[in-house]
Amino acid sequence: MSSAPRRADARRNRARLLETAHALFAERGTDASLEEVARRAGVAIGTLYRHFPTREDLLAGLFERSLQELADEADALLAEPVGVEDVLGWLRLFASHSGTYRGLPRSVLVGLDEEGSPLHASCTRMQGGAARLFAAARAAGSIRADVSTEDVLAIVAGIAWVVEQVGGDGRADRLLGLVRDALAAVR
Amino acid sequence: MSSAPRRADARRNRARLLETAHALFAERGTDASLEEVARRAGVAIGTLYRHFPTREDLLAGLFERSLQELADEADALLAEPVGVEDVLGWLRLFASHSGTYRGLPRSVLVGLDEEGSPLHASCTRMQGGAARLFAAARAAGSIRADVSTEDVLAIVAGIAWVVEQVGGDGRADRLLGLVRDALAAVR
DNA sequence: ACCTGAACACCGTTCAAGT
DNA sequence: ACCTGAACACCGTTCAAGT
Repeated sequence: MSSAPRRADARRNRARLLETAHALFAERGTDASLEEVARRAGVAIGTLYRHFPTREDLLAGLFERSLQELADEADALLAEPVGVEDVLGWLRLFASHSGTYRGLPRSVLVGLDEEGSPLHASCTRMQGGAARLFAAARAAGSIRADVSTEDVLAIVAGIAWVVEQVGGDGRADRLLGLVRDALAAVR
Repeated sequence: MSSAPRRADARRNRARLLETAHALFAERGTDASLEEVARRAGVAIGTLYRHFPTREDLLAGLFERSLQELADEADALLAEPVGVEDVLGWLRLFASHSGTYRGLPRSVLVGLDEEGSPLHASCTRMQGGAARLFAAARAAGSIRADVSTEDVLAIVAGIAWVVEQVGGDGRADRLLGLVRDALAAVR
């Protein structure tokens, strides 16, 4: 899915843009100035737009690998019988990845939900991993059968957003703990 | 807390700015252009800044009443023995108010957490109501004793944000249902 | 005491001209 | 095939000048 330009200078520029964007987004969040990204990468603004027509495309380029890792990790957990704590561990990972940059939880949530998003393909692959993990956990009787993967990912993206906004020691763990208790609850 | 200017023209301008901002925020979210607010209100941009030094001050002016209503509603529920569904009903109300404008959940969350926020005083009053309601529910054995009001408000603000981002029929109710199950769960 | 609006600094996005 | 950078439209914020 990630477009690899043919010309060597184009490949170099693309790589430099990704590196620079990563550094700047990590520093100031995903709404950092694209002009500054281009400036720091040493290319003209038009070059940035040629490689990444929208900010979301740039984000997709940056976050693709991370989403693949999440899918792989979910599949790795399938080996053993899947307990609630395995699910919680994976959700913690998901929240943590989603919090890589300030502003990213929003893009992940939208990427999961909207076909038009440049992140959609990668998010869908990641959701596939989650769905397999959840199915195994349900089969093992570890979590409720009446809660969708989609809703769980949505609420955990919400938690990632909360933590991004107000942080606070241990808050992520406490809020994720509520999700675990809801998943484990018998109704 | 809401400053009432002495001069009649100033009072009129303040009121017009609030009306106009409400309409525009409802239409485009809380990051709508302040220049357009001033333009539509028929005042110069400097007048807007005199009345509301920051966007957050404007939001505080708009949302004060709503937060007071939430506090009152929580106290009204204290009359009867407080069950889980009462708590859930109030949380639904909180989520709904927080979703008045796109972008508002963020300001509410930050207003709850940060003393510096112009929304902090109103949010704190509202949190007071929530705290009394929760205490009554705990005393009645309706909800767990080991979950803080603060954390519940935070996760529900997260849900309001999720719904603001991706909506979806019944999603708000399903996610709030997870919070209810977590609150009702025995550990 | 309050209002006006020009001025400054910055940004997103497009596109004609170049190599 | 790709890069450059000027051009356009828009915005947030401040502040000297007015009434």
